[in-house]
Amino acid sequence: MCLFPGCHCHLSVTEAVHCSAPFWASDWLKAYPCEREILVSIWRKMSQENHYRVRFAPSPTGHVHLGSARTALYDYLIAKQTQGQFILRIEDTDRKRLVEGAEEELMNSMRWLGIDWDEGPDKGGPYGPYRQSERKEIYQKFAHELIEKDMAYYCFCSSERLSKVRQEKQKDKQLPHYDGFCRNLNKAEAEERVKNGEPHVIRFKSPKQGTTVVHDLLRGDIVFENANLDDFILVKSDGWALYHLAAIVDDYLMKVTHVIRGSEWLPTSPLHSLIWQAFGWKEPVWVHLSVFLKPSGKGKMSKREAADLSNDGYSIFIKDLEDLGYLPEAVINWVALMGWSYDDHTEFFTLDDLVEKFSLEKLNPSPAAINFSKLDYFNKQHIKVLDDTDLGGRIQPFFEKAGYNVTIKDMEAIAPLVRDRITTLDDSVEKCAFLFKNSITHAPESLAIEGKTSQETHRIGEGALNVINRVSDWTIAVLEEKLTDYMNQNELTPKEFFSFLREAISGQRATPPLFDCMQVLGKERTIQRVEESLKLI
RNA sequence: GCCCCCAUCGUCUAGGGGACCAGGACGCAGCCCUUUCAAGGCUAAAACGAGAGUUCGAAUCUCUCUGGGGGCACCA
Repeated sequence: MCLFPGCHCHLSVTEAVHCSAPFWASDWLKAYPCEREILVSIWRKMSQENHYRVRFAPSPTGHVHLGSARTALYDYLIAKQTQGQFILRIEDTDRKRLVEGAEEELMNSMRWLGIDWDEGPDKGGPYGPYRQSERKEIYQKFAHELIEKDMAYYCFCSSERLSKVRQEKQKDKQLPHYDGFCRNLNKAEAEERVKNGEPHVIRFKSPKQGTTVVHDLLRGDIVFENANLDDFILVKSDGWALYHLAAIVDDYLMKVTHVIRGSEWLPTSPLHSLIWQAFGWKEPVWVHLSVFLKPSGKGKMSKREAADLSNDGYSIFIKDLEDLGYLPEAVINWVALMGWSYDDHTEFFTLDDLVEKFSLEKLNPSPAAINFSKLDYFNKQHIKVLDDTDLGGRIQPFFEKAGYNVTIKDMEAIAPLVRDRITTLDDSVEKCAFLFKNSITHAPESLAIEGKTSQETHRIGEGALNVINRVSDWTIAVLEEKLTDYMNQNELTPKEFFSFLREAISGQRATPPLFDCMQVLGKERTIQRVEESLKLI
């Protein structure tokens, strides 16, 4: 039944909201609740005609970093929003660069972020296999089709000759491109040489005149002079297809409608466009995302700088962010807003919010510097909205990793104490470990009350111990009441007295609120710690 | 060197000819609150890269320059 006052239509809200309504639709819904049935039927129709099929196609050569995570996120969002499919495809045609375990870590990082795929190497799907290493013959077949059409050719040049050509061209300040030595070889002759087992590659026959126009969703038409295009290699001498061929054949066969990728692909996009055209296929929508710059805004993150980052407790790798105590919700929120915005003030988004509100049109094409202090901020924001059980469950592994034997009950008890005080989950250990230690130590001079002699301090401590001993109802409110009374009787300020007690029970200057800590610590251990402290005075 | 992309506070951004002496957020500084640490509230400082043009009017459109970035492999 409708939730809008005065509206008598019969659609449920979830039905309306989950019908892949575009981001503006929810506003319409608010404005015209009675028109909902009509609106919903329009959205249904639109989304049925417009299921986006998108793919995330990483090569398993290392950790998943922020840039890939963002691409995958946008892919996921647009697929969910249009009730389309998000495809995970592994681009592992370069057998030399494979990294053991990278594919598994990649999937784990994606799952941790909550970005799940509909089709992929582990799940299968109607257009598999989804690992390029299992599709070698497919690329061969399509490469030969291009040779048939005279849009590609065999090239027998050795890499030695190639690098010589390149050097000479560079010396003459020319484009360091292939000189076309094999471009016009007699086809029958070339076939013969291939049959005889002569090493060869297959090159694309790029046009030499005219221009190629690539339409990018964010940048409009981009014009390239064909004279600047190289005869790119499509198939290597080992028979494996290169990205340029493999990705395009796969995108076509997998019916990909939108290609979202980094702007480092912009320079080769005319080549890709030409290959689509050579086959006579209709190109997908091209969306080239801006690159991420290092925090200073000066250039892309280098390997060296990525390593240096970890000294500051940051990282551009998803796996590290998890270990550092960041929430996937925060990483998603943060990364989504690097290059995309919803309006001029909304910044807090859950994954579901993003599915509803994301739109490719609002993407920003300019490069963005990575800002880790904003990640810290988002992490705090997302920690704030976690309930005790959730937060407790998330901090438990960090206590265990630090060697504390804690239960989920312990963690739920301290969840409210750390919620507003931690930036990353592992901060909770530093803040609250004293509650779980068997014994604590004090710096000798720290157990003092300013302006009091040690005899006086000891007397005040004894008195406090008596008060604590007499507390039968061990709650925050009672502790506060009794101890505040005692403080007033002794004409002490809160600062003087509570700092002393804080030090006595924790061995620290700064802790979560005193009475909360005592409450979690329990009566017995509180008394024990105060007694031990008194011995030191 | 050549090709391509980009250009609003330190950073992420809103803005798409008049509503802009430019709005929000992070960070920074100050104040309030306060038993510590936080959290929260309030306030401040902080930007349209430069020059031409179009226009009654330009952050917004055009051009040039400058700056920044990306790419030029039998990597992806």
